[in-house]
Amino acid sequence: MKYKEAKQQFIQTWGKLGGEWGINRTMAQVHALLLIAPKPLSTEDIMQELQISRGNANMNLRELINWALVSKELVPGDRMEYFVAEKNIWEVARRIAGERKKREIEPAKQALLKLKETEADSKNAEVKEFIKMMGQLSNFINKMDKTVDAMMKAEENWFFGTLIKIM
Amino acid sequence: MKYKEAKQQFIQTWGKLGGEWGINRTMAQVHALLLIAPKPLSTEDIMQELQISRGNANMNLRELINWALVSKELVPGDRMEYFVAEKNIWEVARRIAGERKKREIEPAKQALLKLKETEADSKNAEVKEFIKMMGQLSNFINKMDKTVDAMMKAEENWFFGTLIKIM
DNA sequence: TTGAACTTTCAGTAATTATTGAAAGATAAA
DNA sequence: TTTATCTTTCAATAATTACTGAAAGTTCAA
Repeated sequence: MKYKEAKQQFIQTWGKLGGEWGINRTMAQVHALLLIAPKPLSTEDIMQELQISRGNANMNLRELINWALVSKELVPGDRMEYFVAEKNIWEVARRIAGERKKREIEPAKQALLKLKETEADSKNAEVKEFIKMMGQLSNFINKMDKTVDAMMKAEENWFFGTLIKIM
Repeated sequence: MKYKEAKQQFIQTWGKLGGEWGINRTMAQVHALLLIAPKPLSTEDIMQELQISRGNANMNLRELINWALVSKELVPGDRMEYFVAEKNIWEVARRIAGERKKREIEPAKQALLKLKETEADSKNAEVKEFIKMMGQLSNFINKMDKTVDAMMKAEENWFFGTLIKIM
C-alpha cells in the first residue's frame, strides 16, 4: 500500500474507533494525524489535512490538550503555535485511562456508593434485589479502579508481562 | 434515600455511563432496569417505567439480546414475552468486553496489521514515523487482546486477585 | 501606540443519531 | 380458517451532537 493511502486509512480507522468509544471522531482523527507526524503541526496543517474549519480544529486541539495527549510547542522566532502528540502508546493508554476514570468512572462510583445506602432493612423483594445489585456493582467497580491505578503506576512490560505470564 | 428515588438515580447513572462509552443511553437504561428487577419484565413494563415507545423498547431489547446481556423468558400459559438480564456482574463485564473486542477491536487490529506493511523501505521521514507508530500500535493492541482473552476465560476472583496481589 | 499575525469564541447551521407510532407480520386459541 | 393478541419494522420526525466561519480577542514587532 502507498503511504498516502495508508495514512488516510489510519486516520479513518482511529477516528472510527474513537467514535465507537464515545470520543468525538474528529478529535480522534486530529490525534491520529499528530501521532504519525514526524514534526509538530500547525492549526493550518491540520485544517488542510482533515479539511475542517479553524474553529473545529481549535476546539479539538484544546480538548486533546485537556486530555494531556497533545501539547503546544513553540518554535523560536515563529509566532504560530505548533502541536505534538505524546508518541509512547503505553503513556497514551495511561492518560486516556486516567482521564476516563476521573471523568466518568469516579462519579459513577460515588453515585453507586450512595445508592447502596437505600433502605437496607426492607423486606420488599424489589428493594432486596436492588441492594444486592448495588453491592455487586460497587465491589466490581472498586476492583476495576484498583486495576487502573496499578496500570497508571506500572511500566508497560511489567504490567502486560505479569498479566500474560499468569494466563 | 427512598427506593423509588434510588432506582431512578441508578437508571440515570447507568444510562449516562453507557452514553459516555458509546452505548445508546436508552439501551443502557433498559439494561439497568432489568438488572435490578427481581422478576422478568414485559415490553409493556419497560415502556411504562422508562416512558418510551414500543418500537424503541423493542429495538433496544433486541440489541441487548444481541449483546447476550438479556434473554427472553417464556411464561407457560402466557403469550407475552418477558425479559431477564444476566445478573452476575463479572459475567456481564465479560460479555461486554467480548462483544466490543469482536465488533470494534478486532477490525481495528486487522486494519492496523495491513497498514504495517506500507512501503517499509522508504527513507522518507513521514513514512518512517508511520511505520514505527503502526508497529507500536499493533504490539499494544495485541497485548490488550490477550488480556481480554485472559479475562474471558478466567474467574473474577482469580483475575482480580492475581492482578491486585501484584500491585 | 498601531496594526499585522495569529488564536479563540460562539451563534447559526448541518449532520448524525435516536425515537415515535402506526402498519404489517406473526402466532395461537377458538 | 378467523380473529384477538402480541411483536417487529420502518418512514417520518425529534433530539442531540458536531461544525462552520466571521467577529472578537490576544500578542508582539515596529
